[in-house]
Amino acid sequence: MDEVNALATFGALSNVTRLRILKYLVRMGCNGKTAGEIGKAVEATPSRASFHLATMTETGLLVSERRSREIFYKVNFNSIGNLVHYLIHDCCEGNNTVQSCCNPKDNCE
Amino acid sequence: MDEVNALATFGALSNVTRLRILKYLVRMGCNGKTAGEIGKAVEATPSRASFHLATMTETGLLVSERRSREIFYKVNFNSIGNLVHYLIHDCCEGNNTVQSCCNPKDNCE
DNA sequence: TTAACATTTCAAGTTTTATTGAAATAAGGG
DNA sequence: CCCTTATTTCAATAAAACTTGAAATGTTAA
Repeated sequence: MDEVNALATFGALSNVTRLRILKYLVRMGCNGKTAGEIGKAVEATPSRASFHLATMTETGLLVSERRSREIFYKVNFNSIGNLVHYLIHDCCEGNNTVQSCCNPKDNCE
Repeated sequence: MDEVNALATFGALSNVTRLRILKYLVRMGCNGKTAGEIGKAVEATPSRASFHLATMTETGLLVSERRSREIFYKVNFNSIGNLVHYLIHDCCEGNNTVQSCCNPKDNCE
């Protein structure tokens, strides 16, 4: 993941509707859910859901697939993994880990 | 970390100036750097640097300390750890890990 | 106590992002 | 075909975030 994609992905996660879409789709599993179902679940109008789903798909956070009249969206877990990796390695130079709660090695507190 | 703080922290990381401030401060180590030095490093005017530093401090990403006339900022690694934890556990329900590149357990690809 | 330095605050303007509702596109079934 | 359903696109508006430069605040030293 490069800086441009990281910025876009952080931006995608910084909106409450989009964060809830992510959580909903994580729960809904690997078949994904239709744009309509997602919109209802997060209480967004169709055009608003579509707008946010497009944003998330552009960044790579979601993938979409048309099945007949409906478009199914699901989480791209690799994208989240890449973001976590970017944060820990590219931003923090490995100065942290999930387990150690990100304390720098030299422990300068 | 709760949803409100997560959203604010993702927002803080979604701006290129702030992301570069984070990277710079990670490199600069545990004593931190002054607002002025940070501003120069990321090519931001004093007021602009101050604005972004305030945003990052509010979310908990940075901590600040005045030493005489200068204010030193440094990274709060716990905040980054908490964000990573939120993303993996609260958003993704442990369906991913950094190592496995965030593939769901049931492997539905 | 005046001057200099470091930083923040504020108001104004600009840019970006989000919302809304209507119209357009896409697909399937009678 | 026409009609219904599903979704997106678009234009207009609203809201939020960012930038700028000037003024204010806090701190130190002469």
